[in-house]
Amino acid sequence: MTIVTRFAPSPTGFLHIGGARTALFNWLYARHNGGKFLLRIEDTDRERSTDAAIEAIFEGMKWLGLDWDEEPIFQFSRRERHADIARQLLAEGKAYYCYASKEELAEMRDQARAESRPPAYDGRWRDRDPSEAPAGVQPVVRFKSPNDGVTLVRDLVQGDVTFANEQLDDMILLRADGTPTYMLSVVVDDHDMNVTHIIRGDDHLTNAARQQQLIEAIGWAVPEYAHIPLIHGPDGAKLSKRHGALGVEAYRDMGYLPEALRNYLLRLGWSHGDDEVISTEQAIDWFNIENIGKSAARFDFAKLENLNGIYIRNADDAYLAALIKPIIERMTGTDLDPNHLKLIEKAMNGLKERAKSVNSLAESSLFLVAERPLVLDDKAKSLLNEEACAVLQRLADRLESLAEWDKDLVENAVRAAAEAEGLKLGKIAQPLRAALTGTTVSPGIFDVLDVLGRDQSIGRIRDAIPG
RNA sequence: GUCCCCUUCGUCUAUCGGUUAGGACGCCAGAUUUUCAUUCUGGAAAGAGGAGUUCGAUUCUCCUAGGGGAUACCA
Repeated sequence: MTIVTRFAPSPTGFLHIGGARTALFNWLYARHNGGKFLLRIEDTDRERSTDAAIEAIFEGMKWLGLDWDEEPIFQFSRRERHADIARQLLAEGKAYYCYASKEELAEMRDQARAESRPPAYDGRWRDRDPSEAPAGVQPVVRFKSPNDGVTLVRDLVQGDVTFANEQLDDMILLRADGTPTYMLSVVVDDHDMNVTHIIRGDDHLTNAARQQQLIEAIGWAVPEYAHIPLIHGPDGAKLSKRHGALGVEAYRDMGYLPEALRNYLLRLGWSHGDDEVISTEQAIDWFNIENIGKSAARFDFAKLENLNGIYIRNADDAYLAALIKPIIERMTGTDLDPNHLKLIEKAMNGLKERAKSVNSLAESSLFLVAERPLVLDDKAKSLLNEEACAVLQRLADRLESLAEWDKDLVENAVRAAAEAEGLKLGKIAQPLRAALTGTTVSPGIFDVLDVLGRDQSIGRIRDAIPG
């Protein structure tokens, strides 16, 4: 039997980080087993579902590299099929019409709580004759769930979890307006899509018991369940917008590489011995449900950032250059010409060693494309005092006389200059850096000279010298 | 309130009855270095509490505490 997993977000907002992890686990499990990973948009809440959110989910999945098989299923479009099942249940006496008003429902809840009983619908219409129905009230359809006994959910992550059936009331299958509820829809869709493994957040654990009852009543096979722990914010509380509950596109905008985020998310709640940096191939190869932890994990930006740095350092230069191109263009307000892009690519090796985000990478490469004369920051200005400028003047002359702009020749010239001046290399390198980059932080100074080339290097040095 | 789940360094985790409780991030100190990083070396840092089971519990059981989730005509 082929393994089929699915990710089933409701399009009421962006693809948040918790959803992304759920999607990742489903994707990995399917890929690991050579199965299928399906996408289903749970858009039955017409009020809150938006096209923008659907688009954001697709985009987020693509950005993370989580490709799904087959066309996405839109749950709302299957409402007739869902309702059919409800009607079938009705015909079989496994469901019934309920005419209780919202006020009655609220009353039941309050009373149950007051009496320390589970707050549940009391089943008042369960066995009543339809002829008793009040006039003018559109009924809902409720599932006739077992009153006693227990429901055992055999969860791959949580283990065997038992729920007393009296704890679970008769849930609504069809609303008064005839539309199916989530509980009915998921069960029918997962069945029709041949989903074998349901991997989702453990906030659905109780739902699993209810859904299992429904599945059994219909007579279908119960799928495997794996309820994974939720992600918490740094303070241990549920992830909110304040922490990391941002859309994945927010992480992209903060300069995180999708592969770094994916690695981080994978290690959050799942482990493979002491392995930390895990490639996609390894992840697919190693992923299993057994190694998913049972406790909630806190989101830690510091670790994400560290991983991001590792992935940036190991990334391909051209790939990174292409990534930062639009960022630089946004920063400078002008389009990058091909020569500049080549320059950036050439400098990338030294640049990426120092970056912890794509954004900071873009920022640190700005000096490469800056127009002369450079705008110097304060620290750079203070480095270029009279004495330093005199040194740079002589250095510029020395560089000017170089037969060719060869990296080694340039380095030798600078070192020779330092020696001639009786200065340590640092004493000459820092003012030089200030003149060449306008800042006090950059890749190695010889790399900078090499990448910038003769004209820019000498020009920038001369620009920095007053008069 | 009721039901369910969770609990090892600050954080993510390893350990599947016997370990000096390991690794990673972060932090501290040092080395390398033309800046910043990188890299390297070293360090501080943990079994929530209490009972049991056992020759022996971080590991198994129970209780307590703390945290989380679910309790909708949302998904």
